[in-house]
Amino acid sequence: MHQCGRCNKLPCVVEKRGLRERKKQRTRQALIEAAVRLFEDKGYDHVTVAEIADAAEVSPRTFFLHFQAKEDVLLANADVRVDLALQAIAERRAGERLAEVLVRAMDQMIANTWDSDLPSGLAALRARLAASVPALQARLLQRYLTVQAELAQALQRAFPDRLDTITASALVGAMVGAISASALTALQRGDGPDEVRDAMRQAMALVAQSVT
Amino acid sequence: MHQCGRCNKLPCVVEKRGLRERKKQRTRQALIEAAVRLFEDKGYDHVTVAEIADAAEVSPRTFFLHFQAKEDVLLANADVRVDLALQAIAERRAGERLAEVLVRAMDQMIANTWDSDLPSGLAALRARLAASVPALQARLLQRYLTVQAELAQALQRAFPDRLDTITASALVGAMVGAISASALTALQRGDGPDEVRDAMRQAMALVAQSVT
DNA sequence: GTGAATCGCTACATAGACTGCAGTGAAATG
DNA sequence: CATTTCACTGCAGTCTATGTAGCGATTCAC
Repeated sequence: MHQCGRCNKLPCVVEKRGLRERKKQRTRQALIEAAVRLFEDKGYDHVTVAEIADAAEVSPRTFFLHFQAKEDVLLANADVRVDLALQAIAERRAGERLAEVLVRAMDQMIANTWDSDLPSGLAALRARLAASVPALQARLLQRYLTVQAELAQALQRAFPDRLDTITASALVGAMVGAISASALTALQRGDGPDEVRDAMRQAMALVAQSVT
Repeated sequence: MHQCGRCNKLPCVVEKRGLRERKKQRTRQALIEAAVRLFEDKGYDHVTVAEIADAAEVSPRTFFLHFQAKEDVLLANADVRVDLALQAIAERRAGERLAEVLVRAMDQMIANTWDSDLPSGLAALRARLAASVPALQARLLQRYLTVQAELAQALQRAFPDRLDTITASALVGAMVGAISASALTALQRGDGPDEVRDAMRQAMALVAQSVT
């Protein structure tokens, strides 16, 4: 397996290692696009995995060879963002303060979300659905949790003498929690993309204060 | 429906409003106890709802008349804690500062968790399972999210001139996020109950700094 | 009290997410 | 060309969760 997005360092370039691999990516993309289109048309709950597979012209069984669960088709490219943040932490510049590193990492993720998923409308759809579909919300939160653990670990490695394990996770948890909560509030208030992003930045700044 | 725990004000007393109601509570309790016992024996994933219902000597259908989902049988009495925290915020004493109110509310919840669920062993089991079973983790986080919204709203009402909607949710999100993350880290590290509680308090104090 | 309404529970049927298994055929390997 | 790999298929099966109809014990109204 070992798909892109998770491979060791930089965001992988195109890398088409063979016809078979390319075909696999094509069906994966077809599944994602079919799912997004159907979700927009009929709503998340009223779309079955069988329908998605049908629209992508593959067997229903194939869907679950690409995604662990129905929800995951919407969180497909999230891993890239995590790598960005981890990289941002690992690349701590000389003399950079704790708060600065953390802010830079979070800013990376926020910015990347807007750059990569906004044009396709994926970010908007995902945000809308995550705010309204409980199953998706749960899965998204779960993802955040594992991401938090990775970020906390990286942060502690970057500041080994300053942070213990608990403080590191508390710090990252506060950041992610504040940003998610404010984003969700803004979304449910009906804010547009720019306002949502501003809300996230505002939350980030608030927490950053506590790390002086 | 309108079960206890959510009724308007104080933590409901015993209140046995009739034979029918008492019978209902008995089956509910039977389901919870059967579930806890089975989970301890065989592990969450290896216990089916049908088994739980069987052990409680009710129909499988009945389980879902008492709990929305399999996970909810473990989060049965969580609502009471929310009311405590909301009450703590609403009862803001004259001249009490923002940080103090928030800390008091969170402390309420942490303390109540240890006081009410520990004796029954439920807290320990739930903590252990929440740290290891993804489905349960997700459901728990989701609960926290709706709680956050309520807390944020209450907080904003208590400090209308000091907080806007976004800041309030960011603040509460940071608190809950930090406490959850540190608790989970401590749990997964194998810490005992007291150490977990200390980790939660430490996280709380960290975030409280940012509200000066 | 007695009939009527309520409601917790049951049995049955069904949808839909997800998994294990035994293939098949095309692509990679050498 | 022979062999191996592997994405994909089809199918049977498990489990969560829900809709429906009906039974029977409590509760209510008169």
